[in-house]
Amino acid sequence: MNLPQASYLAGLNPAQTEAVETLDGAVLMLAGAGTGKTRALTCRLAHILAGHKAQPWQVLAVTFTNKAAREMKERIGALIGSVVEGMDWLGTFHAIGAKMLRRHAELAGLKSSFTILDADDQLRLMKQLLEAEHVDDKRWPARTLAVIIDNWKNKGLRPGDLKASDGGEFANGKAVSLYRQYQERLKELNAADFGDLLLETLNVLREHEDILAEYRKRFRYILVDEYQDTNVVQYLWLKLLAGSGGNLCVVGDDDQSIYGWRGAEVENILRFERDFPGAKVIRLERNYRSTPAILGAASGLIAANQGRLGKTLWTEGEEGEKVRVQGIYDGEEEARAIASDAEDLHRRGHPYAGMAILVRAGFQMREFEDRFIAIGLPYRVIGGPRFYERAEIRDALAYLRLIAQGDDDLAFERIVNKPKRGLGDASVQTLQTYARAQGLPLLAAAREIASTDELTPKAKASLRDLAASFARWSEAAKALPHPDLAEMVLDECGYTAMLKADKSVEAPGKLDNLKELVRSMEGFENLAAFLEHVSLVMEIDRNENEDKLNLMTMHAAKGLEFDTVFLPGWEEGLFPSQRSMDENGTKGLEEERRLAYVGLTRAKKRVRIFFAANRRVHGSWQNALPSRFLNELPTKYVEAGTSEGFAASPFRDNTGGFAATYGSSGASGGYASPGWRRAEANRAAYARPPLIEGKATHMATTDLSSQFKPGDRIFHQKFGYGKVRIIDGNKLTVAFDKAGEKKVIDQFVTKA
DNA sequence: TTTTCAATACTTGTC
DNA sequence: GTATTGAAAA
Repeated sequence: MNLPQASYLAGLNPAQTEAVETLDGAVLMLAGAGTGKTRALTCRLAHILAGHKAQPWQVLAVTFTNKAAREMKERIGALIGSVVEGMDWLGTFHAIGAKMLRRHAELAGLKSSFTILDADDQLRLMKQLLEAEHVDDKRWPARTLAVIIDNWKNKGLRPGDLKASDGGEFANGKAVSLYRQYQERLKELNAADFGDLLLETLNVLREHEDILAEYRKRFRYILVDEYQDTNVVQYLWLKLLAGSGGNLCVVGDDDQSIYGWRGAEVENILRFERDFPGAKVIRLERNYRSTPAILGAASGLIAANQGRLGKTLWTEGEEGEKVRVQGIYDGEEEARAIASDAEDLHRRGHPYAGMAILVRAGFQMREFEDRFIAIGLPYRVIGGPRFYERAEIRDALAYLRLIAQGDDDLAFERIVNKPKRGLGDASVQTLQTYARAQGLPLLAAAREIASTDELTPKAKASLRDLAASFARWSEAAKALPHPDLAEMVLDECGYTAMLKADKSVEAPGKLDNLKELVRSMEGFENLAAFLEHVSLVMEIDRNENEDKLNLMTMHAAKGLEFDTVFLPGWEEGLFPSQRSMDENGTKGLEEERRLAYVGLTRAKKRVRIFFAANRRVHGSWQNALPSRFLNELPTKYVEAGTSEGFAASPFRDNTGGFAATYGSSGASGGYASPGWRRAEANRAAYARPPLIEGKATHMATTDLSSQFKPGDRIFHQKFGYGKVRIIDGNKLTVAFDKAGEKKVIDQFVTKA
């Protein structure tokens, strides 16, 4: 394909061109927000393939999300056509890990047909282990163990790599032993969890030089997107595959690293030049997305962070609308203000689909949804509960899994009594004991136990019926197309009947979801292919072309862009999140700041930030202070919004006049007068209790006389939840869930 | 075994 | 404030 100076290179700026053409050796593409990263990346791949530097199956291209993988495939396809279909190794870390692990499963003690467990299965398994070890799951919940083990796996640590004491307090020091048992159980079940897809694969590569050599030879070019989000295993895995002389190109932006809490190590990108000596660093600094005002505000904010690689983003064009910052009275008014702003813009010809509300945490979405439903504003929530995670979908999948793999005990446990068949804990327990004694999978054991006297006649009959049904379905699976099979199974097992009889509001939606599931099966060759897809791709395509206002978390917004971005809830404690700062100190704060940066840089034309003076936290009202991030926005790019509700509120400010600057100036005038400001300042000084460690915390709005008694459950902004032990005047001794026993002043505490 | 009520927790969330 | 979860009652 000798294109006349390859058409896809046209229109790239110099930095992008360099990123596309520098094919050999290690390359770090530092791509700021909106700098045409995806474009450069897809062009690079097109360049490799069109120039016959490598065959499509000799390129390893890794992304974090399925969406990113899909997009990349589409865009390369658009550039070079169907050659992209040969790119067998384009996908998420987990999809590629799964593919490798299936090839070498026996080296990891698995069969290549192993099942991939999701978080639900994982948790159920751990609960069983904890029970067997007589661990009090009140004190040491399975969830916590799952997090501990996941973290180990993210760091590339197997049970053998740990000291017995590494588990800390958990279950009186049994964590490492539980990890070992968990891994053993997985092998017995012929299953792997998500962490294993990477960790086990890494170990295969580490321990088998011939296999590693084969992959190294195969992958002539390696490309990694969102490198700032890689964790330790992913890093080790890439380093191994790339070797010292590999053509490894990583793309990322240290300023957009927002997944530290789930194991991502920004250090990976900061360290890249040292890891791969002679690496070429290419900076993409020209921003094509945002106006200078937005970019200026975002750059000013992120400059407050330490230890950045540093980029200077620039953009052309008119400065554009300033970032509007607006204080309002409470969360309800915030929803009202944003809804009417959105309607206003819509009336002036801006589609809803070009607007997004980006919140810090999921619970903030509720008041927006309430408002939108009340006024009939069309909206969509992005990144909500995942389709395949819905209970009814997982139930249906469990039936299908069991048909495909009769020994999938976790699937069996899930559906034995769904719909209700009169098989409660007691019966299942008996069955399990029997199965273990006979060395049988649960389904086979169900068939056999019917001829013993172990159970009540009713339970036996139920189990016999169930086993017979599965035998019938497995037989039918051979002849029937799998979507038809799924429909038949759901009808015959009584699941659809159960939902039809269910009078709750959710039931019809669940039935729709099941229909959608059956429909989505049509695109797959067979049941096994479908199930593999489901376990790796936790989403299905939804029509995204309707004109609806977008509502999502800032995390979910990464990689997206909108004309207008609304950023509600910029208050100390909420954003930056108190918990993040408490648990990770400055590191946590800096990650919050990067999150703010991500939020701001999603906007193309306008940004509107809101903060409320009062907000309900866990049911009780809290007085809130404007976020410190507001003070970090360069004033030249910011303007104050107006709001009656806010101006009328007794807002107290102690962040250096922020409320006076932004909260009540503008057209409504009056309240911005020096006299009013002084009066407010005095009132604030008078009413405010002394600050702990000079740090602004939320104040309890309830009256000052101690209203607590020993045993009360309370909430403290800094220490979290706890129980009151002793009361001494206004001083409380509180046993906090996480922070231990502390003496605190009652004004900093609210009833939980 | 199933239903009901009280206790409990409560960022972010890919695969 | 509320969704989920676990233990007691029907």
